[in-house]
Amino acid sequence: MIQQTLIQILKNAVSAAAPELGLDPGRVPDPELSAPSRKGFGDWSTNVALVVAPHLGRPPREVAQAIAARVVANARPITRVEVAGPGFINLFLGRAWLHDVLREILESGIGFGRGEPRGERVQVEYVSANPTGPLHVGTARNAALGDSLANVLEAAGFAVEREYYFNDANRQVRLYGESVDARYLERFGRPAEIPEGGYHGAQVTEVAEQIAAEVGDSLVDVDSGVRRERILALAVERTMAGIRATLDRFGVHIDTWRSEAELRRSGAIDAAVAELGRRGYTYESEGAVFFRSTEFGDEKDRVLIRSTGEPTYFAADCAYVLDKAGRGFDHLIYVWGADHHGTVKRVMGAAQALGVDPARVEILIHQLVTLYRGGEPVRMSRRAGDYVMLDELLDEVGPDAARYTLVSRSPDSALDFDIEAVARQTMDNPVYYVQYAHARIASILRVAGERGIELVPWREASLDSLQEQAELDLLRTLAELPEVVTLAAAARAPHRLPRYAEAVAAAFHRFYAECRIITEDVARTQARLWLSVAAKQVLATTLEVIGVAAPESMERIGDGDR
RNA sequence: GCCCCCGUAGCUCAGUGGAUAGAGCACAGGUUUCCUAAACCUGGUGUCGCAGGUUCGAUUCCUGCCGGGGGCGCCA
Repeated sequence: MIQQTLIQILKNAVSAAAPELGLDPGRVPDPELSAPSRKGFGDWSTNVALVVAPHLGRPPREVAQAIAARVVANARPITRVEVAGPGFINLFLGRAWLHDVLREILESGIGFGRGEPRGERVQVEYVSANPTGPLHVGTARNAALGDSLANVLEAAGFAVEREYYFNDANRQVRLYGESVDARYLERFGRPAEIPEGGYHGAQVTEVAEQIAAEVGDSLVDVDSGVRRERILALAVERTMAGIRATLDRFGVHIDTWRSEAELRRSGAIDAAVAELGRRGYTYESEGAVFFRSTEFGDEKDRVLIRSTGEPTYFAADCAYVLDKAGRGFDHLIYVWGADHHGTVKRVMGAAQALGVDPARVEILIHQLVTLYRGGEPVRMSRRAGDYVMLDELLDEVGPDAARYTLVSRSPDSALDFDIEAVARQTMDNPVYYVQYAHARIASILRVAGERGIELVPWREASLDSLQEQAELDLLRTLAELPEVVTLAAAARAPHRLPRYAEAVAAAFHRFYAECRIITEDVARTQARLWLSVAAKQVLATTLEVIGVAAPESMERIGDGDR
């Protein structure tokens, strides 16, 4: 890749200039390359002189001059070097490097932009909604962010495992089970009541109906304790199946499912609590067992075992972090909504207390989503079971628009999601702009085929004939995919991909408007078709990471969607 | 009260300590005998919330304040 070549050249130049500058040759930093913010600043630039100058006590421009002088001497792809501004070194390249980028893209195929396997394993844990009802929109951002993060890490060369953890053995889910139980009994004309604090939503009735359809009235007359256990198990199973189906629609495919019940059954929870005790991080008070989370910056110590003997969710969290750590991942990434930020300190503390290297554990917090419809906030009441389900959202706006919108914003920003605006198939929706570019290319390639134009192998095509500004700009944009992926992965910032996708789409549309692709000029047609193929592939890769479809064709507005 | 996030163009938002801070939308005008006009081109606006500090250099890092959102239970 050109970047590596340039960095090496710069590094050599800095080393060569080191004696003159009084720079310790052992302390030559790796120069960083950046794409200049404006034209006229060359094809690539570096601030290495600005970084080094303070240590030398010399004016940055002088340092830059010294380095730049060495660059000219030994560089082949570079046609011109310039020192500019406070001390930037701008590199001007011959256009050939862009044609080489095109060759690289075509050579690498779908591998372009994807980093070499780096032998590091990452677990990303997300969604993790408890089986007390179907997924609602509150979870949607978590699912979209977590999944795209997993995708981008994978693209950057990490070995990624997607995990979903759920609490199916605690008080809340038991209440849910009892609510379903009540509906089940009612279904067969038995008197029953939803317990206090239970669930009243229509979904509860639905699950009860499903269970009734499956087992009939066979459970009505069995012992209530046994019945509740059976109903609870069936309800969890049913609910999780529903969640899985919704995630599937949303393009989220989980590799591993971990549950609190498993942790309990295996004794992992007791073991974790005992381990904390052995390490001196617990104490008893008023019949409950507490974890000394204040030693890790938490506001107060947290209960592990209630005075009733029941472990808390937090106790399960402790077992779970040990469980994760024991599976050999280099990075454990939790994706949580801002409503959980209060638990960060205690979980990080527990990890540390249990001997898990805190550097391996990352908790990525995203801000919450406020739902609007036509500018009006959509009020949701949890108690009445009155919230918008993810399935309904997908029915209304479609999975692609939903995912694209949710991934587009930085996790740190609260997100206003207006159902009407997102459902609208207009330019309010960059997702269609990007998908259209992909579909447009597919269409062009189809037309070329229909007209009997066969693509010659790209090695035989005169790619160097691409010299129009729009062609060069598009190539330049395509060349950025690898660093976009690398940076997005490193910063855990998948929202950079939609931005990039828009830039690629824009560059292609401009190229399309300015350069007719299929013409009488056979050689030029071949070159432009190959450029289009490369653009299509970069778009497809980017869209895949975002988690939306790359359509081969799109119908006109008003002719229905996708 | 304590904790977290945000405050950048009329709106929605980008912006790994660097050069003259960027996109889209909205608004106005223009472009199609031709590969998808869901497109393209041309128009312009910023006390980067305020005040200090660190730095050769701050929208970016630190502190305080103001404004908005969210979280703080032997609930999840």
